Amino acid sequence: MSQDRPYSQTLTRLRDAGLRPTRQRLALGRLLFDGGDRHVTAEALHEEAQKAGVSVSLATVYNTLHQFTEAQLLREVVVDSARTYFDTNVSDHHHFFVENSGSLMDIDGEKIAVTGLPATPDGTTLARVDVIVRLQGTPSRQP
Amino acid sequence: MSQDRPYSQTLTRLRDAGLRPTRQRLALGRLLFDGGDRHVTAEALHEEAQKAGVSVSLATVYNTLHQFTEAQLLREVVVDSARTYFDTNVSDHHHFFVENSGSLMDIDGEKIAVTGLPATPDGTTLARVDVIVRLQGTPSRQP
DNA sequence: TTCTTATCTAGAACAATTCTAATCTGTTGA
DNA sequence: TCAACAGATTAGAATTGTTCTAGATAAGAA
Repeated sequence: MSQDRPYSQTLTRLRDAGLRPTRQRLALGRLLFDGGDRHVTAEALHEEAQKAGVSVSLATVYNTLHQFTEAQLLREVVVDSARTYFDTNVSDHHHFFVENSGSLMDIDGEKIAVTGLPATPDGTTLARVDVIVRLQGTPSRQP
Repeated sequence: MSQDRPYSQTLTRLRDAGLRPTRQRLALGRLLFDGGDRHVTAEALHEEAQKAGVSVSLATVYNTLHQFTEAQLLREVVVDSARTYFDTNVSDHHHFFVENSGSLMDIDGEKIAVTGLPATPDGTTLARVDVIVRLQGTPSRQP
């Protein structure tokens, strides 16, 4: 059951992160964390909230996504210069990115190994190693 | 001398790519390809051109960077959701990215090995594997 | 030359994101 | 319980990087 994130846990997570559990944060938190790992854009989450009958402004969605990211509840994924993705999976892992559709998929961090990394340049410290496997979605085939 | 890109070669490269060697393209091409490998943003290249006394509009800089990229004279590097970088090194390689300063450095492609990549998902083909080593620039130390 | 087109340009338009100033709401402590 | 404050939310304006547009210009062919 360790993968489940029970309903009420969103409240606890916000409190632990020092974030006031407001109506909006709770609603967005549930959309994000109930259910499995997700990759969302601000725009998409905003739409999803509307559809779920939760009224939050786009500005709040942006604020919340950034606050969650600071609190390590989310991770930002940079794969596309047009939009920013946020990932609910904050464990060590990498990504497939399908360029034409814009869809993201996780790759387990333990599966991939990156060897031969040079030392970090002087005056810098390593923050993270990102591996992005870029894919071309092939047009639907008829066998 | 195989690393040099003699002055007149820019002309040849444009011709080979099927691009008319206009004044603007030649000027930008020289800024980009004379000298070593470079990472530029549109904005930065535009400024550089102005300073070099070449008058090109920002729109032309964008057009040219994209045309060069299509012609494989440049490569686009996605590391920062705020701006797009273009890399004059089009051979197989990866990047260091210093997050606070926004500077990019090449990592030889032969040095790094990525192992354990899962098979590409159904209906997709592999386009490229990008490794981005994100660094934190440490504030200047006084020893 | 002259003609045909590709190219260039300034500025408008656009999309994603951030900012602003006013309003609202959680929380705290009397 | 309630007042009061700090923090959160909001609509809309502002900003930023990039693309589009329509008219002016220049490269290459005849």
